Amino acid sequence: MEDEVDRLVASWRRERPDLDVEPLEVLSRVSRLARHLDRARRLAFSEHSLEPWEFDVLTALRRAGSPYQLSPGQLLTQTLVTSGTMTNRIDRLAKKGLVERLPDPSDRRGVLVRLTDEGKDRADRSLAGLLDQERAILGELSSAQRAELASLLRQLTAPFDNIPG
Amino acid sequence: MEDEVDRLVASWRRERPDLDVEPLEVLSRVSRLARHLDRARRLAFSEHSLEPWEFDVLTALRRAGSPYQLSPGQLLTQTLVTSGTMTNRIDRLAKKGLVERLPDPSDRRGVLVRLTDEGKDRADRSLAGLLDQERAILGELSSAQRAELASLLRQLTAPFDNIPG
DNA sequence: GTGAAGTCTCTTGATATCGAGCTTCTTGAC
DNA sequence: GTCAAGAAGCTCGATATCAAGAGACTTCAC
Repeated sequence: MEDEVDRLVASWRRERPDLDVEPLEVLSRVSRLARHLDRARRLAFSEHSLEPWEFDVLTALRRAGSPYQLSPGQLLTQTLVTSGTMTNRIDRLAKKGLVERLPDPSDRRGVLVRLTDEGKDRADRSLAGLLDQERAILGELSSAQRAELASLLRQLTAPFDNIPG
Repeated sequence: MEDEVDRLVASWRRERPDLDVEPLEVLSRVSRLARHLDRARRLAFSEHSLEPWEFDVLTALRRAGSPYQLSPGQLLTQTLVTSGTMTNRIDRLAKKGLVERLPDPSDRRGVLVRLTDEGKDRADRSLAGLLDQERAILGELSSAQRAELASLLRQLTAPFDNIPG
């Protein structure tokens, strides 16, 4: 089946036959799919009264394992946002009672952000909802195809994730 | 090579062994790669004094072919933003002299957005820069792998692009 | 023709994000 | 010890985005 990127590439080949636009076949699809996913995630989370950014922070803490706490700096690297944004996010999550700020006993500049019991519950429940949603989207692909796709994507993400960028 | 999603998935398997988190192998990589791409694109466009959103609008018009004009509604579907955002973008591009608004002769509710000569030049030059950048990122993959990846991604994007969503 | 429903673009108000700079504290050379 | 350099998190101003709704116009059934 054709998609929007097929149409996009065909347009460029007509308008700029001198250029090799083959890279767009992969990377424009990645960008567009990500935007569609953002919308789908927003919808899925709204059933749990969570915003996508809230999910990102809560699940980062949940994944850390007991006692479910990380520094703001560690949260930055996992969520790819700036420090000002993270301060704001922690403020709002704390106001909702989903996380709490504690002083870092080993560094008085530092802070630890800890999940509350309710925060942990919300993280667990919304993760299950997200996975259901994602399974529906991936239903187009066989299990082998999903593995192949994951492997190819890993080759593209690894340089970004391993070289400080 | 390992990437951040491998670590993410491993954390979930440790914390929530009861859940099947395999969908994240694909879709979390798509989301994270898209964020990395946004940053890389921003850098590439800054050499041409363009923002990513300006590139998106200008090239949509460029691809339309002579006389390089589309309605705001057509631009919406190509760029996946809301109508308020598009109004704002057209305003700013018009102020910079890269596009101009014309009344639609066949529908008095409507407007046509047309690329100026300078807008067309900027679109053409920045596209070449983007393709160079993207080729560098895709250098990790063989030609056959890129084709395979594009095909798998198409299967995921096609439902979004063809069912009104 | 007329009215209801739909379409297209723009306006408005709220909000999340970024970038740059600041304050407090830690580290390491001397 | 002391001081400079660096790191951690926060504040602030500017900006782009979205959601919801308004206004103008078109379409279609009757």
